[in-house]
Amino acid sequence: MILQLHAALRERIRTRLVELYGLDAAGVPDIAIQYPPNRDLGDLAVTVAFELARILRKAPRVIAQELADALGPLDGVARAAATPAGYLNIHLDRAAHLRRVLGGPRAAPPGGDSEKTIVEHTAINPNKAAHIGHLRNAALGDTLVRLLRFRDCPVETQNYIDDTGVQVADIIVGFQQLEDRTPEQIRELAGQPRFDYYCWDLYARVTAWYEADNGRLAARARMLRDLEHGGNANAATARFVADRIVRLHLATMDRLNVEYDLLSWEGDILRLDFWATAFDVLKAAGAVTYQPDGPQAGCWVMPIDPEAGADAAGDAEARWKVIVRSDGTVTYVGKDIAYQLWKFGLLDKDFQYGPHGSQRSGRPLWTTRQDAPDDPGEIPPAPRFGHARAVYNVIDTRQSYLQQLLKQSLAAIGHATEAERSFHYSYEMVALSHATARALGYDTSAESDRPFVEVSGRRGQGVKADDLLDRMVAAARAEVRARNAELPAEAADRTAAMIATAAVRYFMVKYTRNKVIAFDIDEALSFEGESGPYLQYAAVRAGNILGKLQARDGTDEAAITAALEALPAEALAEAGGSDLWALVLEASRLDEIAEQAVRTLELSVLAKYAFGLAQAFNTFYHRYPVIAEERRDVRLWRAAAVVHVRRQLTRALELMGCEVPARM
RNA sequence: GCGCGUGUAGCUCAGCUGGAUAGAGCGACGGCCUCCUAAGCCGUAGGCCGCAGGUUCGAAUCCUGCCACGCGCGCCA
Repeated sequence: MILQLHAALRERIRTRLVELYGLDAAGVPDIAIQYPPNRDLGDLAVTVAFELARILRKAPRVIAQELADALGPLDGVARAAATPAGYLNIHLDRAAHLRRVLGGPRAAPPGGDSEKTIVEHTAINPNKAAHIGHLRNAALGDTLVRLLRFRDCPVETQNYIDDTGVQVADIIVGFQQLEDRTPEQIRELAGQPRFDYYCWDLYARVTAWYEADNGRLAARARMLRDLEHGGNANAATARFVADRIVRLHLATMDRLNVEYDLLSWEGDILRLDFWATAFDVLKAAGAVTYQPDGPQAGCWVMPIDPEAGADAAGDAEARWKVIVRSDGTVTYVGKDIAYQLWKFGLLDKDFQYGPHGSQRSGRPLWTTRQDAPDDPGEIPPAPRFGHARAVYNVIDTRQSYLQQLLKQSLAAIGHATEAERSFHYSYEMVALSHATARALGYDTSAESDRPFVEVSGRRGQGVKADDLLDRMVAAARAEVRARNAELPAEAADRTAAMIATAAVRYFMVKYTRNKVIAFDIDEALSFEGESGPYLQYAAVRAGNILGKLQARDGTDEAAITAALEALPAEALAEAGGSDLWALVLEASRLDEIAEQAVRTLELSVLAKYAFGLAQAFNTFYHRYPVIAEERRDVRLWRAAAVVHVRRQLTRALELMGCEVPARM
């Protein structure tokens, strides 16, 4: 909405600078557009006069004044004014702006990324229930997906399933060694509800079992070999168990409005020999070399670029990363290289595909397979997966070093462009506040000097995602019932679910990504202040005003929009002056904020923006009545502002995966 | 040791590529429901922006050094 105006203004100023001062186009500095501290000063502020002062040897004030005089008429701009300090302040045509945003079609977003982008997120080990750390990953990943789509970029969302790793191996070892279960018994257990909770505890028991006797790790090694090799009973059981848990994870994510396009199974990458192909490429490019002797004898290794930032000082050996172990198995980095090559369409191999259940929105979910489906006639043709122009991997910051290696290896085999378009979307972990850790019964004495308590999934510590959601839904339901006694139970439950989702998602997105979240259960359960429900509440109130307006005399949004054309602009000043205008202008900035969020990968700016908009609306709501306003033109201008704010706030919430209930 | 990140109000955090009087939430204190939902609004108190230099017309923001804390540096993922 506002970006078009920014672009037109920049272009005009650039033109005038060339005309006024004889600058060549390349010599014009970037024209930064800011927002003055209050609307009476102006609506947009240009600081280019400061930049040019030195080059032109003129006072900023003089340059700003000359620009203001020469600017000329521009659609949407009422006037330009230079300040003594040297700012060039732009005042917009308020009435025209409101008429345009209400009546016009949605402005085409700038973006320009018309080619496919892949976003990989969630990627929870399928051996136990999801916890709050996974919620941060999914909330960030899904919001990124929605932001990219908002900018009209086609996005493919992938969820990587590590079904052949250590964690799944440990669970199967646990079933066999600790519980003496047959494959049939395991399958039966896996069909039970909350099977992921059962595995959560079992995993902790297995960890303790290993710790009691290191020799037991041999069982893990044997299991891991079975899983990687495939084609045996253990591998079949593991895939079954993993599939059950993945379905439970998907159900958890569904509660948060998170959906995917494709599940990518590591087992399929292995069995389809993606790695073998990638290995040939790496060898041919000389990116990996064989170590005949030394501590890494028998391994294929890759040199670590010092810029990857993790070479151990002094140790020459440690500057080489093992890709293929001396026993011939491939490390995680190797598998990831093969997968990343496939994402870009650079691997001369592909998966088989099949449908994997339905998702709430109707968006089809596909899964990779090793074999073609038995009866392909029943199945719609799979889309063309992979072949992306850019790839975002949403993984916490502890894997920065590995992601750097991944990028480096792409460059090393001659894919510099793809290396540039491989983005590690890193974020910090979720720990627990001391109060919450104590409430859960964890011993925090060892970490008493730290601001937070880090928990261990291996030891069965942490807050399960579904437990958190259950508590939030219960708390929200109590509130909804207290406020809306006449609401049927089913509607109250739906509303409570929407509120819980918004509370969780907003909580996970509001922090900047490189901040450790010290998760506090009481804080998360609070629906007041800077929270998802606060935003929903503002949108609900806006909806109520419009609903009542329509119920009273049939004035709906279309009628409001139509009426604006004939309304005198003077009445707009009486309707709320700069207060109303500040709200309207702020609401128009969503496209600019979305752009900034994607450019910087800092999604918290979206959360902060939406909160600020809700705050501004609530203030307006208390100060300026709409329904009760007797003057028709004033009432309609205010109603128009409400329509605009409600639309934009609803869109902002949608981008964060949050819905707006009818009542709350 | 090396690399990355963080240090802003009592607590939890914003502060975008340097720009107009350093903000928000929670907590504290004081107000506002015959008025579009009080999950709300208004007001008060509270800040050597870790420390020291430097660059600049201008620094919480950029550079250097130091201090504190976190994470990473596996033939784990």
